[in-house]
Amino acid sequence: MNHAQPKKVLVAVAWPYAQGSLHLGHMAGAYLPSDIFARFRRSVGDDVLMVSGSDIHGTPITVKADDLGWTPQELVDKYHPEFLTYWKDLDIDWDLFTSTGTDTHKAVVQDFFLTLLENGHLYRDTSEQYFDETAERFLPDRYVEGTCPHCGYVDARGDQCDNCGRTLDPVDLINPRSKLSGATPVMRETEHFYWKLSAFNEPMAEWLSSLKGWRRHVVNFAVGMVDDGLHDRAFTRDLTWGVPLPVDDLGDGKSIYVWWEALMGYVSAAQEWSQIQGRPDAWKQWWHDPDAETYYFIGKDNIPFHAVYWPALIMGHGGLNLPTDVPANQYVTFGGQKASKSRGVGRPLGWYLDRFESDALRYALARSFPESNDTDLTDVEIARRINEELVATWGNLVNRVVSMTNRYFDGVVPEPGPLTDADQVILAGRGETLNDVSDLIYSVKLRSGIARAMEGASEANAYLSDMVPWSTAKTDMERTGTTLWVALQLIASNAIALWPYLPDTSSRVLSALGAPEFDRAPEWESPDVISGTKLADLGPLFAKVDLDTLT
RNA sequence: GGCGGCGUAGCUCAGCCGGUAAGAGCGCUCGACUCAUAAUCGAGAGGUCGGCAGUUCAAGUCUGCCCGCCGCUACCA
Repeated sequence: MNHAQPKKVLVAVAWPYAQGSLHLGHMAGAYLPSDIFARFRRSVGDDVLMVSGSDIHGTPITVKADDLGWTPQELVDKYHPEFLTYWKDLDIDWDLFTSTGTDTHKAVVQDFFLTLLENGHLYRDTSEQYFDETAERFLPDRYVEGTCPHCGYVDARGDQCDNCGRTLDPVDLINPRSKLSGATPVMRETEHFYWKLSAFNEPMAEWLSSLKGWRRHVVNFAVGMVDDGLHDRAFTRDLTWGVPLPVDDLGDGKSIYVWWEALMGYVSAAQEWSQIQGRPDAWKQWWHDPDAETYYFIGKDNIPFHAVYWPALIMGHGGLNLPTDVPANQYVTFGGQKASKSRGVGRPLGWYLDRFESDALRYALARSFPESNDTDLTDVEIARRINEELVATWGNLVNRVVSMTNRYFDGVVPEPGPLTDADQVILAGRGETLNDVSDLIYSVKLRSGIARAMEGASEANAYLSDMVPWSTAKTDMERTGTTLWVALQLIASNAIALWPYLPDTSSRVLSALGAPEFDRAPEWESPDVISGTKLADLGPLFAKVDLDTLT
C-alpha cells in the first residue's frame, strides 16, 4: 500500500493551553494518535511534518497568572517545559513543538490578518461590553457573574447559568459583578474588527458536503453549525496579552482573538520549522502544494474550530490547503466521568508516567482510543490491557522464541530446512498483517490497527503450538530450527506492524534480531532475519503491572 | 432550552449504505501443552442487541415516542 510518490503530510495537533497540566484524556485524544499516525506515515516513506506548540495568549492565562501573583510569561514558563517532559516520557516525536509566543508566529498572524483585511473579510464595528474599572479590563462573558434572571441563582456566569443550564448574555444578569475584582462592571463602548464569517455559509456547506471518509460525529457537528447559520465574529479583543494588530486603527490595548491566532499557529509552526532547517521556503510544500495532506488531531471539543472556523479562515486567506481530515476523538472518561482537573476526576499524567513504561501506557491507551464514542478507562483496565494482552501475547511471544533460540541454538538464528505449507502460509501472513494495519492507519482507525497487529502476534503463538519446537527439539533439530527461523521472521515483521504504537520496544526487538538499522522510522515491510545472526540480549520486553501498587 | 451522541454477552467495546444461523478481547468452564513473565493453544457456556409502536419480504442496523446516560451550546478556552 505504499505510495508510488512520497506525500507531504502535515500532522497538525491541538495546541495545549499553557495554564494547566495535561491528563490521560489529552494523550488519548490527540497527542498519542498524532504520533502513531505520523510515525506510520514516515515508515511508508512520506514526508511528515508534525507540529504543535503551547497556546500562551488569552484572558484565562492572564487571569490565572493574576491569581498566582505571576506574570503571564511566568505561567507559560512553568507549563511549556512541563509539556516537553510529557513528549519525552511518552515518546511523542514532534518535528517541532513550539509556542504562540515566537516572532515567527506574530509575523504570520499579522500577515494573515492583513490578507483577510485586503480580501474584504474584516470590518470595524463598535459594541458595548462590561468593563471592570478596578481591574481596568474588559470582561469576557464568563468573567461577569451575577444573579440568573431565569432561576435566581446568585452565582450565574455571564455565559451560562450553572444552576439551570440556560445560556445567558452578561447584560441579562441581575446585580452583575466582576469575577476579577468583585466590582460592579460598567458598560463601555469598544471598537473591534469583525470577521464576516456569515459570508462563508455557502462555501462551507459546499465543502462539508464534499468530504469523504470523515468521522460521522465530526461532520454532523460541523454541518449542524453551518445549517444553523454562521454569524460574524469579533476578530480582536481588548487585551494586551496576545498578538497585537498590524494596523493602528483601533489604538492601543487590542489583540487578535487568541483562538484565531492559535489556529494560524499551524502555519507559523511549519514556517518556524523551515527556518530551523535552513530551508525557509520548505513549509510551502505542506501548505501550498495541493497534493499535500493535512490532518488535525484534536479532541471533540475543538471540532468547531478545526472543522468550521479554521477552514473558513483558510478560504478567506486563499492559497492554503484545507484539511484532509479532522479525526477528532471523543472523550476518555474515568469511571464514567469526563476527566477534569477541577473536579478531581482522573489522575495527573505524571502519576501514570511514574508507574508505567511508555510503550505499555501507549498500548493501553491505543486499545481504548475514543475514536467513535466516549470510552471509559480505569486504572484496572489499563493494567489488564498491559498484563493480559501486551505482556501475555506479544511480550511473551518474543520472550519464548528468543529463549528457545538461546537454548537450542546458542542464541544464533538457525538455518531453515525445507519449508512446509504451514510455514509458507504463516510467512505469507506477515504481508497481510502489514497491509491490514496499513489500511487501518491510513484511514486513522488506530484502535483497530493495533488490534490487528496484535492478531499477528496471536497467529504466531498458534503457529508455535502447532509446530511444538520444544518437542521436535528432542528428535529433529532441523525442524526445530526451521520453526524458530520462521518464528523469528514473524516477530520481526510484527515489530514493524507495532512500531508506530510501540516505538521503543519494537526498535529493541528489531535491533536484537539484527534487522536493518533505521534512522527515524523503519521501512514498512517485513525485514529478513538472517541465519547465523547472533541475537542480542533482550530481556522481557515489558514488566507486568502489580495491581496492588496502583491504589 | 437547542444541537449531537450513547444504551449490543459479567466487563470494555466492534457491528458502513437494513438481508447468510448476533461478533471480538478479557473474565468464566473444560481440554491440550510445558519453550515462555502460571505466560500459550483449542473448545465451550453466556445476549429477547434499553422499552413500546411502526415501515419492510426482511431491522441492533430505518421512523416515531418513552426511559436512562453523556457531551457540546460558539463574542470561554
